[in-house]
Amino acid sequence: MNTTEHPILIVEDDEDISELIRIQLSDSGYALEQCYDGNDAIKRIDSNTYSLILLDIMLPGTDGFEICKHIRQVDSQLPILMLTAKSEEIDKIMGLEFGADDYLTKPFSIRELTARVKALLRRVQAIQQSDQVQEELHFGELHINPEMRKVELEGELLQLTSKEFDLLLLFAQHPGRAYSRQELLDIIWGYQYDGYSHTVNSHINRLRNKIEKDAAEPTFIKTVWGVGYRFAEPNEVLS
Amino acid sequence: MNTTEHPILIVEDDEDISELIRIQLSDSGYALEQCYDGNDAIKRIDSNTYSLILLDIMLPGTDGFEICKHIRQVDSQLPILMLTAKSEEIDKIMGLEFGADDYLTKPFSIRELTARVKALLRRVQAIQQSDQVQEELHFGELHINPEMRKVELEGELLQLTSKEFDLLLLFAQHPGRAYSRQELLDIIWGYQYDGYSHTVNSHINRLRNKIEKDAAEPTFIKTVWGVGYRFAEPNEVLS
DNA sequence: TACAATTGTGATGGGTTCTTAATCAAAAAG
DNA sequence: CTTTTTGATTAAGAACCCATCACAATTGTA
Repeated sequence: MNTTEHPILIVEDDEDISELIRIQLSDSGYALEQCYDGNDAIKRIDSNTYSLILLDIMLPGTDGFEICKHIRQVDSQLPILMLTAKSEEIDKIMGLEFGADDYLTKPFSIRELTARVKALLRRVQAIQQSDQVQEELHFGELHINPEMRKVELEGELLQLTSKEFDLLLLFAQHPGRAYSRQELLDIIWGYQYDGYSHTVNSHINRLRNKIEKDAAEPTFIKTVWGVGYRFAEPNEVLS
Repeated sequence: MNTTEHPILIVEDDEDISELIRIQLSDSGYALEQCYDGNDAIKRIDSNTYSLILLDIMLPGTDGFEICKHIRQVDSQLPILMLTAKSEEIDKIMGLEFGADDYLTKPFSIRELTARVKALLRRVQAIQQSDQVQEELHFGELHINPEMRKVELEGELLQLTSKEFDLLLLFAQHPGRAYSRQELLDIIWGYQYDGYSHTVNSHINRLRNKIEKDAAEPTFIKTVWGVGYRFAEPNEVLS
């Protein structure tokens, strides 16, 4: 059953692969549209509304990277799932300079594809529901502006690094919810990131030194022993 | 709590390779099981629970493709990582008719193997987690919030340690079901945990002291003599 | 390239939690 | 009723976890 009424657009010049994807995804109840070259893709994207774009990189006409950039100029929300044959291209995609949301390396399994599509749609839907507008967040004297990526504490502008900001924003958008270090790594660093979970400690530590009056008695970012961290709930902060 | 600490099954007839994999993956902290022919593999898969199958294609008895198909008839979630010597076989695997999740061509680097295993396990876990809704649980005056990992009794916030919380959550999610101490160790502590089942007593004891009015006459966590413990069923609690 | 800023890793100390063992109490078995 | 088995309780040491700092590696930028 499909909860998003707009179709998924498959941009893939190999008709066999395109067909394979179409069959599988339509089995899962998604509406689909196919196109086979980059220029056609751009035309369609400009004149129609899609719920997700499945985008091959190697394409006749405009290539996947260009299409990706084009989409982001018009629509910052539309989820893009890139398909790529070469692992070298992954860095480019994930460097995010093109603004893709996720990627799959060919050959990929159909199960994986459907899982990613499902996950992406769900994620975007969740974002659209909860943070429809990226409103400024207020917790007592702490103000967070997601759009400008700025944080003020008692009127003072804080200099947060990008990881620090990402962490703070995630926490602040889900007050009270406990996150494990691994979850934080998956969410902020990306699930393919391979590093030590205690790296999170360092970032939390640095973040606390910037936003907490007394880092030993944190007001905003609480430690959940044996689990990870959570942001204080509004009533804990407002005082 | 780690719910995916079931062992990885290595299905590989070359004992040297199998051993190499076993050593490397056990270094990374995974529980492992080995088997050396296809028929044995199917028997094991049917009667045990695994977190992942490492599957060679060329096997005595039933070959890897058949095993793959067999698994997919029984379990559509269980991740399968195929090992193959010939690049021609890749098309078959990724032609997707068999439902493998990923593959490695021999010879492969051990680093790559562990990376793929880790990635697959994480991905599947993420999908399984996002599938389940984490609703707040209510039992009379006892409220359990899985997401925030918070427990309230008559409006009072309780300070539970992480093991205590995991135990309570497991019980509360399956009211009435009796768990042996060993089951609890397997589920909460993980399949590979090697400790005394006695340890569970201590935790239940401390947990009861926190959530029960009278620990000698527990309302929520009942003792099942000669077996273990169970959570009270709703009608026992609501009073 | 070199420099600065940011991020990741390693090491340490202190505190919390967990595990174990010992003992006592209660239930089942003989 | 006595013995045996199983569960509850307590306390202490072990193991683990977190905060912190220093430094290394990486990244961004001039």
